[in-house]
Amino acid sequence: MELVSLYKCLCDVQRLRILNLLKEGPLCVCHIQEILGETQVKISKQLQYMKKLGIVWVRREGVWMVYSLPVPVHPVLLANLHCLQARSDEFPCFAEDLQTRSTILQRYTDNLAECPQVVYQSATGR
Amino acid sequence: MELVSLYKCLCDVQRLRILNLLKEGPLCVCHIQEILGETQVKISKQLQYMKKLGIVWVRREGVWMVYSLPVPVHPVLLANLHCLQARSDEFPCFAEDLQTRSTILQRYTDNLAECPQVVYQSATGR
DNA sequence: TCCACATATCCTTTCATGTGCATATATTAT
DNA sequence: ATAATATATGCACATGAAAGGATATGTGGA
Repeated sequence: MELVSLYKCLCDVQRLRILNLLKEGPLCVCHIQEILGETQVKISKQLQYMKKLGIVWVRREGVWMVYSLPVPVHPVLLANLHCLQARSDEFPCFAEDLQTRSTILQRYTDNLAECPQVVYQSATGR
Repeated sequence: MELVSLYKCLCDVQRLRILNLLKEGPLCVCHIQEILGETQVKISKQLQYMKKLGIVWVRREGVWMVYSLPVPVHPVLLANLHCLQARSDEFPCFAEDLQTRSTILQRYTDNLAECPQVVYQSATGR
């Protein structure tokens, strides 16, 4: 992956928030959408943008498209994602997003009936 | 400094090359221009761009404008500048620029008469 | 004061990027 | 086959950044 392309990707707060989420594990589009409180189109386009660059991977699980960081993560990307957490004063949303993510995942853990949890399990082993 | 602004700054190879140079020490505009082989306008604009964001500092020495990295360097910027050197396979110009920089500084060391070396000495102590 | 040099800024054009709406595709259940 | 859900894409528009040429500003020397 070209370095400048990676930096261009990091220029958008929405994309940063998505990457910050994926750093914790795979997520399907609708959950990213819910956490960020954005429209489906916007999220989908950002994901396509990153997919084309190889910055995220995608895998289908039924109707869900599950996005994740590639293995291994590009070292420069990883380094910058670490920086994000360290600078939570500038972007409180990064920590809040992770909080919301936990809540959502917990919701599915509690209600297996309508749960796509297998999606995340099979993806991460968590 | 805002993080996204920093990433926008890093999106341009010319700016990356300039930052890579400044990482080694202050430089005046004409030398940056010579090393990168670019027009004066282009270099000057890139420098103004970064100056406005606080990514570089500037100090006048006679007719020369000497640019440098701020003290202390923004941690995220510093981390990424380290990455640049590590990825010299993608951008050979980064190492070449440093080579050219050394040559130019040596040229002034050998010919003190027309030498603005005091500029660099007073700026860094090197 | 006038000139030469180094550097910065103005203005215009061009090009890339983000956004919204409508719509298309793919999968599952009925 | 059809409907419903999740997701992706095409098109049009607005916005912002990059580039080039010309010109302005500031400094030191004659």
